[in-house]
Order: sequence, then structure tokens, then C-alpha cells
Amino acid sequence: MHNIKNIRNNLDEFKSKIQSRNMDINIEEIVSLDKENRTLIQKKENLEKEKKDISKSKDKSLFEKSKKISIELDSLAKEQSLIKKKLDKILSSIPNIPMGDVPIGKDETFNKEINKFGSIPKFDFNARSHYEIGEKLNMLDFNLATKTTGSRFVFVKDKLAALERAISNFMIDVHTQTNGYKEISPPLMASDDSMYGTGQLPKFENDQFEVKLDEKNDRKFLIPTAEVILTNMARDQILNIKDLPMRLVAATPCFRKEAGSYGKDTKGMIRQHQFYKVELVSIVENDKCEEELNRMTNCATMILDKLKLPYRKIILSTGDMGFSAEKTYDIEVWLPSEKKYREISSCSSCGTFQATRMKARYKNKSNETTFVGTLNGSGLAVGRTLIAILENYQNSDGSVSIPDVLKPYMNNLDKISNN
RNA sequence: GGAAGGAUGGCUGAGCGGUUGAAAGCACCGGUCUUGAAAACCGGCAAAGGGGCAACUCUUUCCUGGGUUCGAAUCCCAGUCCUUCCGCCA
Repeated sequence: MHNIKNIRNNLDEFKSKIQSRNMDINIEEIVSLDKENRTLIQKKENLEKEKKDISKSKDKSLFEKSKKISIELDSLAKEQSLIKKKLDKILSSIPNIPMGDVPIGKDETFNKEINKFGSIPKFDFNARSHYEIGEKLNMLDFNLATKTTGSRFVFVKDKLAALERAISNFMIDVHTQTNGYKEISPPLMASDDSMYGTGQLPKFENDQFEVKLDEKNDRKFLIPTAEVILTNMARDQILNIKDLPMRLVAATPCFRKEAGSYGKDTKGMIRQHQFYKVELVSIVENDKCEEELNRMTNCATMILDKLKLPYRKIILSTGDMGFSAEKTYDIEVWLPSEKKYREISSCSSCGTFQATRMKARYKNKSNETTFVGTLNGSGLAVGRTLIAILENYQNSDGSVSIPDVLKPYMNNLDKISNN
């Protein structure tokens, strides 16, 4: 959510920054709504003052007048709130302003690679895809999921299910024991307000799974990422500066409709309606976002380093960033079957954008109440990590070796094979 | 699902029709004292919004939404959430 005052003072700059995000805004409408709103507020406040004075005076001769003012005030207040709602609706649909060093471009082709790490494995046989490997092992079953549930779901079975769990536990342990995150096991559903706070609503309602709790209008949403629920822990709060930074980690299932991605990644478990993800969230002093983003990105890549998986780090362009982000680094892991890098983590700073929406504040060094900075990143997507391990650690006989750091989590098993 | 109680500032907690934006304590910030710290003492300290270059000033807000009244944190109605007891249950 943008502060209308800031927009007012930097009209042209605001407009061009938003345009760089593939969005054309009607700045004139915003300006005129804002002006109208303020005029009405002034009128309203004058009447309120008059009314207040009368009631303070306790002068009975003025009581009739006060009644009349109430009536006038009533319609004025309705008019003003209507205008304000209209303005808020527009403002809440405008994405965050990118930071200065974010590459400008309309889509992902403008993303910039920053660097590559790890060595790409060389196979003396044709590298199989994760779903070929998994199905051959009888440990990934897409057909069964189609039967019980539908497309874009999967059964993970046997040793692969254990591996999935091991990955999750390993990541959580690294983040809690060496990276200073506090583990949270949160609700997997979020309220309207929470979804609005992190930016999923109102604009992206179609991507969310809605859950009806009763016949009335009480609804919840399955979380598309733990970011929603972890970040909203700070909603409607004024935090003490001593409590910052707040670093949280959770391993949760995530649910996404993936509307608009028909035909994309239909094979395999790259893109599912449900997947596990280990999520990192930081709530920080708002001038420490950039520093924290770098730290968080390193926490994510640390996992890939430990798993010895090859990856690269890229910075997303203005056109490819998420709605709430001001700067995003994606971490992409190498997939031998596709011979390319695929996203396995996305770390974003949202600045004060989400905090403004959810009124998450703290008292800064000068004792002023101000919005916190919020950041979120995957550390990492568990399903895709599983994929990366299957493909990068595959052997010619169809078995899959287990990365050293995961062996303690797998009863010291060396590799997963058919027998 | 039945029965009762509750929701007030960052926190605890008074107020229960009229300068109450709200006592008190804690926390926090500034100062005195101290070699330094603590303690003690003094002072400050809600948020959002409007107007003003500024000093400053005005409005709104005591869970939410209605209502009564010249005037509501305080009275009435509806809703949400929480706590305790009973029932049911992973």
C-alpha cells in the first residue's frame, strides 16, 4: 500500500516507477480523488467542530442546531467514505516501487544473472527427468494422485517420502541452528485481512484456494506460502526495537491454483497445486532491508552449497517481480534433464509495502512510530529440492545417491534404489 | 452445541452519560546523580488523518457495525473474538 502523501509529492517519479512494473496507472484519477477526499474531510471536520462546541457549551438553545448538523454530517461522511474507499481500492492494487538497482524490463528476459556456483554434473548416459526416475523407482505416482484428487498433485512414496521429510528437517535445522531463525508451525489457513496484508488480496484472489467456514461470509484461504502467515504475525502491532530483527522459519504445505499457467510444466512435480516449502521471513528496521535481503539470500544458497547442488543467482527485472516486492533475488538450481536452471528460491525485500498494509510498526531509535521492513524468501522449496536431488544425484542404474548432509536424516542410507 | 464472564494506550489495569485522549504501574526516551552501570530522583511519552514553511492547530479513534442523546469508553441492539464450566472430539 502506498502512502498517498508520497505519491502527491512525487507524481511523475511515482508514475514512471509503476510503469516500469508493467502497470499503467491513471494518475489523474488518483490526484482528483485525493483532492476531493481532502476537501470533504475539511468540510466534515468543520461541522464536527461546531457540533462538539455546542455539546461542550451545554447551551440548550443550540441543541436544535446540533441536531441539524448531525443530519448534514451524516450524508457528508457517507460521501467522503465512498471517495476514500475508491481511492484505497486503486492504491491497494498498485504494486511496490522497485529499488534503484533493479533492472528495468517488461518480463523475465530482462532478469540479470549475478553469478553461478557449483559444478554441473556430467553423466556418461542420458540424464533422466525426475519423474522418470521417480516413477521407475515406484516412488512418485502422478496417476494415483489424478485418481484420488486431480491434476497437479502427486504421491511421494517410500524412500522418496522419507527423503522429502529429510530435506525439510535438514533445512529447518540449518536455519534454526546456524542462521538464527526461530521455528514456527503456523496455521495453514489465513484470514482475509492477512491475505490483504501481504498483498495476495484483493488483486490475486483467483490464485488462492478459498475455504468456506460456514454459510455466512466468513472465509479463509489456504496459504499460498507461509510468508502470508509469518509476516502477518506482526500485523496491527507496534513492536519494540529490541525485538528486531525477527527471523522466522516454517516448513509448511503451500497451495496455489496456478491459474494462468495452463500447459506450463504439466509433466512432473515442478508446478503443483500443493507443495512443501521452507519459508524464511524477516521483520526488520526499515533501513536494514537491503542488508537483510543479502543475508537472507545467503541463508538460502547455503542450503544448496551444503547439498552440493549447482545453482545461479539472478536479480529479477521490474516486470518479473512479485506484487509486494521492491527487489528480488531468485536462486535457480541446475536440472540436468532440462539442461537449464530452474527457480528453487525467491528472496524478496518488500520494504514497508506490506507493513503499511498490515500496520506493522515499531518505535525507532528516535522513539518515532514507523513501519517495519518485511522480507521473505524460500529456504528452499522442498519439492523442487527433491527434484534437483533426483536429477543431479542420479546414477546410470536408475538409483539415486543421497547427498552427504542428508544421510544422517535418512538412517545413513547411501542411495535409493528399486530393491 | 449449552451456561457464564470479558475485550480500554507497547504491556498490566482504572474509569461505567459531560474539558476523559482517557488514572496508576510497567516498558520506552531525555536529564540529574555516578569513574561507569544499576538504583534513586526529575521531565517526556497513543495512533491515524486534515490544515500550516514552521511554531502549531483541528478531527477521529476505548473490539466491529448500528441505535439512543445536544453530548457515549460509559446506555441499548447485532456481530466478531477471547476466557472459564459442561457436552462432543483428533
